[in-house]
Amino acid sequence: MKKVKATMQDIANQAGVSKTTVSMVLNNKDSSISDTTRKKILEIAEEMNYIPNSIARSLSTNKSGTIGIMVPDITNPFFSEIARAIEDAANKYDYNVIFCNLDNEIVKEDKYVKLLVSKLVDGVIFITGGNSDKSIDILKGNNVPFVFVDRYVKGYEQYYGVYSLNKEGMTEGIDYLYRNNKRKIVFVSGDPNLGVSKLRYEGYKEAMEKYGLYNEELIFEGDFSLDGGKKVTKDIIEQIKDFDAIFFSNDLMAIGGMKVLVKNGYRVPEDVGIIGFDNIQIAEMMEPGLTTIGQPIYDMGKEACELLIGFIHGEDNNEKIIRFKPKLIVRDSV
Amino acid sequence: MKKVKATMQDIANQAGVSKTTVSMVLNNKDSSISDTTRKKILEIAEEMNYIPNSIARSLSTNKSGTIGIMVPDITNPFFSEIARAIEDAANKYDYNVIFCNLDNEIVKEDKYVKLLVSKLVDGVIFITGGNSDKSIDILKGNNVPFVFVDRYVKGYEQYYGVYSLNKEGMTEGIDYLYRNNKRKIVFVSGDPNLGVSKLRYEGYKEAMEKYGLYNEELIFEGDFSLDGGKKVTKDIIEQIKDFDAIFFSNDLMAIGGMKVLVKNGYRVPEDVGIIGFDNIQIAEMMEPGLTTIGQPIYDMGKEACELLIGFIHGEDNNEKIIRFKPKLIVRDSV
DNA sequence: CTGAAAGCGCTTACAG
DNA sequence: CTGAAAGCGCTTACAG
Repeated sequence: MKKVKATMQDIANQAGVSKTTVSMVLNNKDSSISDTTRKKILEIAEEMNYIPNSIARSLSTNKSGTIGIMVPDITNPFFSEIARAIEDAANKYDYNVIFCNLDNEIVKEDKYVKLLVSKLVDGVIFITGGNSDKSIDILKGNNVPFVFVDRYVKGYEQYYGVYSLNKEGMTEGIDYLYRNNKRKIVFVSGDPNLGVSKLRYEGYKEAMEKYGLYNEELIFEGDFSLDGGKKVTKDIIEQIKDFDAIFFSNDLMAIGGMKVLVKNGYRVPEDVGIIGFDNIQIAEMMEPGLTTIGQPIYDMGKEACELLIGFIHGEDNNEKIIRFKPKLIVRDSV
Repeated sequence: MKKVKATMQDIANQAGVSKTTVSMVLNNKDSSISDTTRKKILEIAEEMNYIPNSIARSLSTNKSGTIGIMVPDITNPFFSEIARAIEDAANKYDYNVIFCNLDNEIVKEDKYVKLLVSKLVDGVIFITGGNSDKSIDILKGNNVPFVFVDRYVKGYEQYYGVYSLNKEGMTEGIDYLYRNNKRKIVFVSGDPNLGVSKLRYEGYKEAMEKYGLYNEELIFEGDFSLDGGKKVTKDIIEQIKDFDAIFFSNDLMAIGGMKVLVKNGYRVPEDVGIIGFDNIQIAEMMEPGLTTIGQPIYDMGKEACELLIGFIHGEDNNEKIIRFKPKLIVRDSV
């Protein structure tokens, strides 16, 4: 009882024309087709609930109308917010998006990249910052365009990408902390293999040195997650007794850290001021509200997608690199 | 300077065999192929960095190896956690997933469904609970399998799906509140068009009646978001002065609500106890930690995906409906 | 204004 | 053990 999907041929038969003609009117390349023919075809297509087989279309055009996005973990609000923005923009141009969770595992990345080129994706967006050289070679070898978001990939700093001005963000944060009489400012770096981590660290260092406050013992390292934040904060309160603020490299860590702090009797912000980075939606909901260096997350995703699509369409006149200026969002945690 | 992608024909030429043979060995249907031939083909494929064109494959097999997931908004942690689980499971079986943000807009749903069938997705997972009749008709008309997660769709309660035992969860929550001497328990329902909302409401009502505590004036309505929670909570504190607990239909609303409460001088849990529903990751990080009715979110997504894939593979012996029992997670908000 | 034909890169039933 | 051929459903250059 399988209802077979209608094809252009079916429509053509019904209408008494060739499938060439059907194809032309259904794709609006019908400047030369007579109105009666066009109308008839459109009616029949409608009536048959015709849905084009875009796989067949892809095979002949070599375009799939889908893009891939590589994220460490869609569960991380920063990435889901970017993914959302990308999907919105993609949808606007009638693209679909396939998402891939990498968990920073190179084997997954490798597998996914191949899957994506095998599916003829028209482009891919990397929000990973890892060691993607091999993936990138594969993409290049198969002529699939890609752009980076948020996280630099070593050796590709000049490639298509959208980023934040990380250093500027850090100095804004440190300045603010300084103005609030914080002097012993611990810094929690993210994964040291990531370009962003290095940049944020450098921003911290320069700003602290400006005030003559830099001290290596104040530097810690965690991974960009709730658990990473918890773990590193436990280390901090064990190892140094004397600090009055912590600058976390992202909000998730800051949130995890705040929890550990209050559990251990610290008052935020009275005993210790907290700053995060990103301004994910939930930051505002914390108690106290998390002060943070806000990135325009949605816009970054959106721009990345539009950059990619422009690239796909061969618009070579665009800016290749877009940089956003992060902005201090003052709430109650310092 | 376009490097052309290698095809099976290229390999065949190089190896001096037919592409039939190449196809067979590359797909492990090579029981009958001689070892030397197989080895040669494999070597050449490797050397050419051959990546199969799965679009071409799809066109002849009528399978795409991708599934679609429909969510209201990937930015909502509940959905991103489910999406993550689905993607993990899909990946295990070598499927990709395309995600679609519906925002409860029927036009988006309509557009996406067509896009998905046009791309020959092998199945779709709905986490929407809306009025999807039209979409479902399209899917059925094109023989694409689908399963529901978390949210019932009217008229399809007996269809493939994975759900929570919502009523049981509610009574567990009410019992707990009662044991903690809460008597004036406000209930915040979600979108009334959703099956889950109705079920949670009914669970609340029955449990409250059991204690002789039910009172219509305690019922409010919001949408399942941070903002929904804030807005409804403002209404609550304006309209009723006398309440000692609020049971929110999901965590996001509860989190938004807690923020409003503390801003207005209420102490949680001393003045008002709060319970949420879902147990999203962030619930634990709140201050106070959010007590909630936990759903096994990850497992629900995973099971849904496996159900779908089993369905796709024609395994008809499986359970069609899976129900999980939610569990009270006690933290500090009541 | 319209159509025949080739082609996209696979899979698969069949023949030998 | 291997291959020729048809077919999947489109697009598109070309012819008329």
